[in-house]
Amino acid sequence: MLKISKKSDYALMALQHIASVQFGDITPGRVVNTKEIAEEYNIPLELLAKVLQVLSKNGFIESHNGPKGGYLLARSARQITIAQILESIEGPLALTDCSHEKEGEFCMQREHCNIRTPLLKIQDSIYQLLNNMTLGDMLGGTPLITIQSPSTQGVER
Amino acid sequence: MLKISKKSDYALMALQHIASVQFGDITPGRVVNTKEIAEEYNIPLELLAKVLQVLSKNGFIESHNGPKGGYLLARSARQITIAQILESIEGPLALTDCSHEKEGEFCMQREHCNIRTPLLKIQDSIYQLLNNMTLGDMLGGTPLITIQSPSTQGVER
DNA sequence: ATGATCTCCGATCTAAATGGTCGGATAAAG
DNA sequence: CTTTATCCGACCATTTAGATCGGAGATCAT
Repeated sequence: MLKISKKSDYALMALQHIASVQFGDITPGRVVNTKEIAEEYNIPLELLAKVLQVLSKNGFIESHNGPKGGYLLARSARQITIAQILESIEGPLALTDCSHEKEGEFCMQREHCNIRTPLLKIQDSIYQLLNNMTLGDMLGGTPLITIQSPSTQGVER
Repeated sequence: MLKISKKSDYALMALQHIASVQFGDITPGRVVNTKEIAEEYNIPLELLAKVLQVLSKNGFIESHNGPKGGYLLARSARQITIAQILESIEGPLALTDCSHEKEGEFCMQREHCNIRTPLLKIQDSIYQLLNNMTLGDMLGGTPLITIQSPSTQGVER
């Protein structure tokens, strides 16, 4: 349950890879192309390409066309949160259909629904979790995930 | 993204309803049957029936056959966590396929996978979240969800 | 300029999961 | 022994995820 899609998996791997190449010691600033990532992680090329297009359209990476082309991180790895990445691929976080109900949609259970409020709270907490971890945190054997709270600093790993 | 299934929705509603009837002021200890719940919340009867069967098989509720039959909470609402309910309907919490990899399964990305560890951490945190909220918490306008962590006590939202 | 190598974009296919349905077996109350 | 309920398993339809294909438009090296 609560599985994220393969596309999201691929997006995370690709971004992590691009970031690590770009800010790594070996070839800093190097452009990374789709094929390289696909081969490294055994991801179907075309599917990965589509994922990267979305990421580029959403401003996470910038694309450079032509030979020697490829992708480059568009902003700092510390400014990209897991929540942002996942939402850009899979749409807004929503445990239940009614959490972002648009006009015209209708929830048959709504009138007597007894679980909406608590579920929204949980959803909120999950969002915080995902939005407090950045791509930067995923690089290296770095610090890592914490629960956001004024009173909790650096609960590591 | 991260949506829970309708079945889970129904399970939560049903359990909340059963619990609130059973421990409510009006008719404490009353048995609740499937049709009552289905009508109250506009849930397809047969589908709800199947969900309740699973919940009963998993020890959340006990079934009483025959006319005047129905369901009854099998243990205290405070001892039933949201995580338990969801897992009993949708299977174990797993952000990614590789989190509970069995023998014979194989992850093509595994050898160079760079996101497994951080994702497992997130998954863990989500699990804590879901496992710290009980059915009892969902009744009434009660206290509510906290983040479990040795160093974090009562971060309320 | 021309071909090679890329990104870009849209249409399409397949398989699996999900939501929902049906029919009948079994058990208990009246 | 009929009614009312749970139980159980098979089944179908729709949606979504995952993957594929074909080609158009940049860009760079030669």
